[in-house]
Amino acid sequence: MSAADATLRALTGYCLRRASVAAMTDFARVFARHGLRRTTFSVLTLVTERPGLRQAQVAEALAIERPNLVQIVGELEGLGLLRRETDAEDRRAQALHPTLAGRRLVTQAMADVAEQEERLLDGLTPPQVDALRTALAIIERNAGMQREAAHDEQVSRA
Amino acid sequence: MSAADATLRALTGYCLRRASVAAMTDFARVFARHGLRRTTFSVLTLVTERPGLRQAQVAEALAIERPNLVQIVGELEGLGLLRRETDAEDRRAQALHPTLAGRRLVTQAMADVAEQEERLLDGLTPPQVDALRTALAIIERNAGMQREAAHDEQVSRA
DNA sequence: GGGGATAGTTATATCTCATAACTATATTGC
DNA sequence: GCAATATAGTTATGAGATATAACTATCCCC
Repeated sequence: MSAADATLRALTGYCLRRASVAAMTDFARVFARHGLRRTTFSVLTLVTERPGLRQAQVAEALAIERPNLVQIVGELEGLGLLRRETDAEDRRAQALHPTLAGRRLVTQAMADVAEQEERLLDGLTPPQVDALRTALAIIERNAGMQREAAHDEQVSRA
Repeated sequence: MSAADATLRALTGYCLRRASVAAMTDFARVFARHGLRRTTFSVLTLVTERPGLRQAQVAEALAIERPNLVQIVGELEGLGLLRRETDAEDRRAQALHPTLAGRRLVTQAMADVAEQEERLLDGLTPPQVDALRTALAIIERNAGMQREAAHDEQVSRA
C-alpha cells in the first residue's frame, strides 16, 4: 500500500516542510549539546563571522524580528558568549562582539553541525547537494517576492 | 559585499530552514483564504483521500502528536468539514469522514495551493523539481533514522 | 532646536509542537 | 473468565519561535 499521504506528497511544499522539520529536530539536539538553540547558534555564528555588527543588522541578516533578537542576544550575553558594546558613532546602537568563549564554542558547535549535515545528506552526491541548495535559494527568493508584493498591496491600501 | 550570513549559508540545513519558513509563510496566506491553517488543510486533505482513517492513523501519517490532532480535528468538525464516527469494530477509535462541504473546500483550496506552488517553483525545470523532491525525501529519511536511533538509546538506558 | 526617523527594548499574543496523565475500551495470558 | 497490559482519544500544560504595538533614547535634517 502506498503512503497514506500520497496526495500531500505530491506537493513540494509539503515535502519541504516535512524535511525541514525532521532536519531541525535533529539539529536541535546538536545545538543542545553545546547549550545552544537554533536561534542562538545562528546569531553567535553570524557575530563571530562579522564582529561589530549591530543588532538591527543581525536581525536583518537572519530574518529575525528585532524584538525577538533582544531575548536571544540577552541569553548569549548571559552565557558569556558575546557582549553588547554601545556603538561610539551611534549611541543608540549595540555592536555585538563574540567573547573568546563564544568563538571557541561556535567552532566546536559548527564542527558538530557539519558532521550532522553529512549524516543528513548521506546518499546525495555533491552535485545533488549543489542542485538542492540552488533550488532552495530560488524558492526562498520567489517566496520573498510574493511577500513583498502582498506587503506593498497592504501599504497602498492604507 | 557578500551576504552577511555567508558562513550560515554554507550549511544546507540553514538554507532548508530559510526556504521552508519563507514558503510556509506564503502558503499560510493561501490557506487563510479558505479559512484553513496548514495543519487543518493537511488533515482535511488526508481524510478526503482516505475516508474512514482513525485519528491515530492520521497522526501517524502526518507526523502530528495525537494530543495536537484533537484540537485540529475539533476545529474541522466545528467548521462542518468532517465528522468523527465511533468505529464499530473498536469503540475507542474515531473514524474520520469528510463532509460534502469538506470535500468541496479541499478541492478549491488544493487548486489555490497548486497555483502557489507554481509561483514558488518558478525558475526551476521539472527535472530540477524532481531532483529537489528526491533530495528532500532522502533528508527526511536520514533525519528520521537519526531520531529513531536517539530514541532507542533513551529506551535502552531506562 | 524642533520634527521625524531609527535602535533597542518591553509587553503581549499566536502558533506549533511536545509530554504527562487520565478515561474508556480492547487484548492478552494465566 | 479475569487480571494485567496495551491502545485510542482526550485534557492540561509547557516550551519555543514568531509577530505587532508602544515606549525610550538617540540621531539626523532643516
